[in-house]
Amino acid sequence: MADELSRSGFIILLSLSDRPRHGLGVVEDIEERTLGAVKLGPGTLYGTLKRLVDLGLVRETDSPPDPANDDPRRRYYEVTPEGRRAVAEEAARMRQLVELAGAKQVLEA
Amino acid sequence: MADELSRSGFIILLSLSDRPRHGLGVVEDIEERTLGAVKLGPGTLYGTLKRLVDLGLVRETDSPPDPANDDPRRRYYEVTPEGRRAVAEEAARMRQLVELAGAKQVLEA
DNA sequence: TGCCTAATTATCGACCTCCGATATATCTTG
DNA sequence: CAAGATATATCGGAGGTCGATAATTAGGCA
Repeated sequence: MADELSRSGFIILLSLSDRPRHGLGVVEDIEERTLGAVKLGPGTLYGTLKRLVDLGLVRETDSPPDPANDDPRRRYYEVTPEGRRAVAEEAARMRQLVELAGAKQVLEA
Repeated sequence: MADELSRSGFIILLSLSDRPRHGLGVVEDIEERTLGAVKLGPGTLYGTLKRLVDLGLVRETDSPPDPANDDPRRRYYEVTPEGRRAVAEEAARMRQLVELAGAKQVLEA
């Protein structure tokens, strides 16, 4: 995952791109916004999150964004500048594949 | 890769979606049409191709589509109906992620 | 023809990724 | 306080990735 993001890495980075979230918050966000089409299990979630931190694409943030309705067990993460670059590149690559799928009439409807 | 396609599986299936191609033809097709942003090495190519055949998503076809300008060493592959279904599902899932990236303003430009 | 180069398919092995099962701790609610 | 929900975390087997390498054969050219 040096210059290409793994699928789960991309998904997590994507979820964190609009605001910091905690682990399970990422899973909920993705499941809601893809209507259940994309899911993440806990093993994938925490393992990938750790890898993203090690790679410098994500960092833990100490400021819980929602003081009311919080849970001290939660650990919040945010995207670093490097992470922004990586997710933008991957999204662009992915968009090309989706466009190619359109050109090859792969997408029904 | 039971119900989700691996990245390389998706790419190969996508490339074969408009017409049968041989191994290296797939690599060329993808590299040209994504402007070099997506690449496949030989290990990934033949390993994944074999897996796709085992899964019934791709089959070898005996009819070389281009009788002139052919090379008898080439082995041509085509997508099966199951393969079409799988690639359409994956493309739809991917499109949702790209749209989500758009909504989160991840795509520059 | 014989030789060289390029094209093509194929395999191997080390490393990376995925992800359900499971564990542990803590919060919330009755 | 007890029960159930929420949250983080780890482990290990299964599977995927991919460059290096090999083997084969086509095609061009002297």
